[in-house]
Amino acid sequence: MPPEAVRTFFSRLRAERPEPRSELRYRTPFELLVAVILSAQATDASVNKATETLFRVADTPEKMLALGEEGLRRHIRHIGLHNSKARNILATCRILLERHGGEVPRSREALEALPGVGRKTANVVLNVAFGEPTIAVDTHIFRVANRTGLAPGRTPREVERRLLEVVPETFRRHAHHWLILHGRYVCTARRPRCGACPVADLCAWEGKAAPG
DNA sequence: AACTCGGGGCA
DNA sequence: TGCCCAGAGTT
Repeated sequence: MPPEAVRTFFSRLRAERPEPRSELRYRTPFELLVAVILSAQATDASVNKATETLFRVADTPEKMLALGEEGLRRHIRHIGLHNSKARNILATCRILLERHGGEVPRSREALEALPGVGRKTANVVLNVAFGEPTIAVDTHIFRVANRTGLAPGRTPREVERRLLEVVPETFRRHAHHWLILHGRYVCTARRPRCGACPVADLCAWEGKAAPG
């Protein structure tokens, strides 16, 4: 997609959803980190419900460890993959205390070394908590980037690399948020709402004229 | 690259 | 009822 079209693309996405990022609800990097670990393959509504009560009880690594695996599972039982997530969160808390003074580390390498934290989660924390212009490629962004022709790639890493090349600096910080919301509400996996899409005229998807 | 974890949402 | 979801770890 030509640079001028890319600029128009993000201008329209920003106008479509100007509200602040949902991650800003979290008060500390630690709360954000735990919430993003929980959000893997889960809906944000189920994560919001769990963290609302969980963080009233345990908003630090120390309190989370004091809660214990059983106590933690009680809060996140309604979230998918909760067994491994409970285990990973507590293991991460131990590492935060042992190696990072109880704080969330600011480097990608240290973040990705935490149990339950992969590239996507690390990118979200780096962007939202520490203000770095990363783009976290999840399934939504992977689909939108490929379908529209904005930044096509065979793997998430390739899509991320091409997004970092193509997204103008002024849109970089919030690009992943707009792309995710667009993928969730408009450019959906099953039946994309191309009739309501603000960037349909810039989109390369051949099926965009399909009925429905 | 393929497989597993997993309850909830949605058609 | 069947399929997908704001992924990560293991093999």
